Amino acid sequence: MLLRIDPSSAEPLFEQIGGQVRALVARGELPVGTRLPSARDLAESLDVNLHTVLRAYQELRADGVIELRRGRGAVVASAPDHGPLHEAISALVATTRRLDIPPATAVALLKEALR
Amino acid sequence: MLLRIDPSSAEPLFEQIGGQVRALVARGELPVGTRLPSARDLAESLDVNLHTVLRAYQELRADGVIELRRGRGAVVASAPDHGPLHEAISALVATTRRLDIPPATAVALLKEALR
DNA sequence: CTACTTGTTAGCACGCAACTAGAACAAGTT
DNA sequence: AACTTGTTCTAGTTGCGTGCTAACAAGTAG
Repeated sequence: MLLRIDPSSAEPLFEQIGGQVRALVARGELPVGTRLPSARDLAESLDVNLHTVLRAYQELRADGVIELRRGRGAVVASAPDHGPLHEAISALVATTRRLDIPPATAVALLKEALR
Repeated sequence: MLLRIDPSSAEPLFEQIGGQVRALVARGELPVGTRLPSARDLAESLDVNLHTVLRAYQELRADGVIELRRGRGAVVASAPDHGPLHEAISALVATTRRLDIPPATAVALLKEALR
């Protein structure tokens, strides 16, 4: 699985991992039923601690993105209809760029609107 | 100014402050030229340290949201055309709710799309 | 039944970022 | 001249993120 982690980023590692998996699933690149790497494998390949990956996985499970079972590993549980989702995201990004809005502002607006 | 801070949140205080100001400005609730509370006043009213507010202000200035001058304080420098922005945000939020997508997933998608 | 895989839980340690506190300074306003 | 307000500096505390080790539980594979 292609995950790129930036150890020097201000964003926590477990959040980077979780965020990228969320994006992959929402984009349809990881269909329902797909098996994710085991926490130990992913931890090793990312050169990160087991707990860090596990924390990301737990968060993903809490939101129903994946299912976790001992012996079996992590499996994609549900994927949204990414068609309209991708459109809405693209439209927002386009507006953000056209109006030259700082990314942090766009994210802040979305966070508040979702609250 | 109506800012509500949650000291127990995982999101840093300076980020909460900055994010809320960004949202207020982008929504047009703080027109260009509006004077923000002085860092000391805001710090006191939020029961937070001066430096914490200052850090939020610095970040806002770095993105051109506000201007800072000694003696005068913080002034809203630029506000985007919030019409189309609000529409794009609303559309995304509507899609998110309709498809029952976790807020964290929507935010993760936006972050990646803006990168 | 046995061996292996994998998530679950627990305890401990370390470093860094966030936050706080106090103080002095610089530039602008009144 | 007095006051306001951002800027800078130093220093301390705290909590979170991360790492390390280890044992355990539940499922899978042979």
